[in-house]
Amino acid sequence: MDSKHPAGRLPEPPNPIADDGDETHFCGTCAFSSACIAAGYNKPELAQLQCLVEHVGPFRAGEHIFRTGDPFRAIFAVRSGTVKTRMVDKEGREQVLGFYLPGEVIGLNAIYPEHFPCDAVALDTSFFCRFSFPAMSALASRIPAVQKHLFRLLSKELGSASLLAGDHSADERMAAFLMDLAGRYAARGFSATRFHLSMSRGDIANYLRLAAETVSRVLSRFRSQNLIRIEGRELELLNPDALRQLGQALLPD
Amino acid sequence: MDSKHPAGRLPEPPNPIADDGDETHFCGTCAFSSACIAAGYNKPELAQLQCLVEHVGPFRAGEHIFRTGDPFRAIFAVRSGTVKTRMVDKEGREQVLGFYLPGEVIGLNAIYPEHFPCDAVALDTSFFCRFSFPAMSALASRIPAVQKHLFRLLSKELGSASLLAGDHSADERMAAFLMDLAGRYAARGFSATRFHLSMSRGDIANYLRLAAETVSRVLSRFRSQNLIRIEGRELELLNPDALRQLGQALLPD
DNA sequence: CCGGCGGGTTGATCCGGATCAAGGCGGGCG
DNA sequence: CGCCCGCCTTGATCCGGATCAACCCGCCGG
Repeated sequence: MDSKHPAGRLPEPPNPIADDGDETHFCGTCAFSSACIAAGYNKPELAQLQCLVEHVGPFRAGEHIFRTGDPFRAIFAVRSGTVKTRMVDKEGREQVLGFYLPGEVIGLNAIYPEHFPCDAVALDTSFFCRFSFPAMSALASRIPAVQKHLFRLLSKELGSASLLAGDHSADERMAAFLMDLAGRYAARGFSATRFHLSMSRGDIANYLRLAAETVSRVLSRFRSQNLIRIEGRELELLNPDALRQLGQALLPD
Repeated sequence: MDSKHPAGRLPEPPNPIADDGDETHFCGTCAFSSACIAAGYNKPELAQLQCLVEHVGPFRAGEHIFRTGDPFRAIFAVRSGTVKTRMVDKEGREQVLGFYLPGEVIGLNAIYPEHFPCDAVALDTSFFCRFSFPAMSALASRIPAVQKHLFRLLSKELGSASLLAGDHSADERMAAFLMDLAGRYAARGFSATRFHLSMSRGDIANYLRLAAETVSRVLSRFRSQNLIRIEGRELELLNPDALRQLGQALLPD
């Protein structure tokens, strides 16, 4: 299940995606890019970066990257695929905390408790960069740019957590959700108007605190209003401006 | 309004609380305690700590500690009093993001955007320790314990932000809110069963995504069930176990 | 002294979205 | 092939909490 992986990056064992020739482009769009560049690309600290980062994967849909209660040792940057984080209370009810796209980082909320407070589950076949946190901290102490980068990552996640605060209508929440995804895809160099929803309607509903039926209805209504085109999980935003307008109370700025 | 304050701490100008003889006890319970201790109490880096931290206040109820859009230069630890943070959207609707008690830290969500993304408003007469963030970062680079402490603070706040995610009944949310406050007061050395609610019913309602009337009704019901005693804003928890039970779906563990 | 006002409580009514129910579609497997 | 199962959609009904409304209380200013 949790596939172990040789640490070095030189031979790069059977790994169809992590190695598909777009390495530099990926690193250029990853949330860690400036940290990696500061740490490794110029100076001869490259060697340390290599023992710091480890490529792991693949994880297939439904597999856990980490589980609630696992001891915290590393954070993960998504290289490809999609992840949901979720908490499960003792009655077995699930609460989806967030979705993470390529270039984004999971595990930051485990620093304080020193154990992961939630599960991370792959929604797609996914690959990751695994950053040993002790090594990362040590590096941050010596390279201010890395430290600054970590602070910013943490702070950024704080900001997005307060996005879904507030009581808003189902339409507002759905519109904001779609525009948020669009913005995040755009930030990583993907299309902002056509993308695949890796998560089920049920996951979206849970994340937005709605019923799955409501998600379905709202999407149908958006379609009938020509705001979107949607077939299964393939989505096209036909009127991003109108959607942004709808979700403005939830969106940054 | 935003009272300027001489930076040194030697003469300590008219400032009835920051200087009331309980300095060491306060610092012992503050969220920064280990950072301050690591930074200053042993080594002769005390001098740097002094230029790092500045006592500010008083702010009276309704005054702003910072405002949305202010450039980010410092974070603040509450010395005494209570603060709410809130966002106001362009239609003028307020969203309360959190309440901060003595010993807790505000402003962390401003690191990434480099401008405060929300207002901080005093609910009581309040005093603060103001920590220059550039100085703090520099110190963190040299003292790993300080860096670790900052990472933990950020990560902790991430965890509490996901507390109010999830859709739960008004009763669950209110019970969890009261037990959360109780736990935080206890962590700072105050009574966990009797305390003052510095915020209005409207602020509580807004924070919990309820109507003020609902908050009032739920509190009345809790009183009639002998879960609490409440007169105005003075609160006593008569049956903390039952309240914890009620709010368990929202509470850590 | 009075009047206004913000905050709090309580009752009556309404509505958005949850829940219940039924059926469609597609993919994996015996 | 045919069945089952997970996911999705759509319709009907129900309910928790929002909203509207009335009133109380304490405080402040004139």
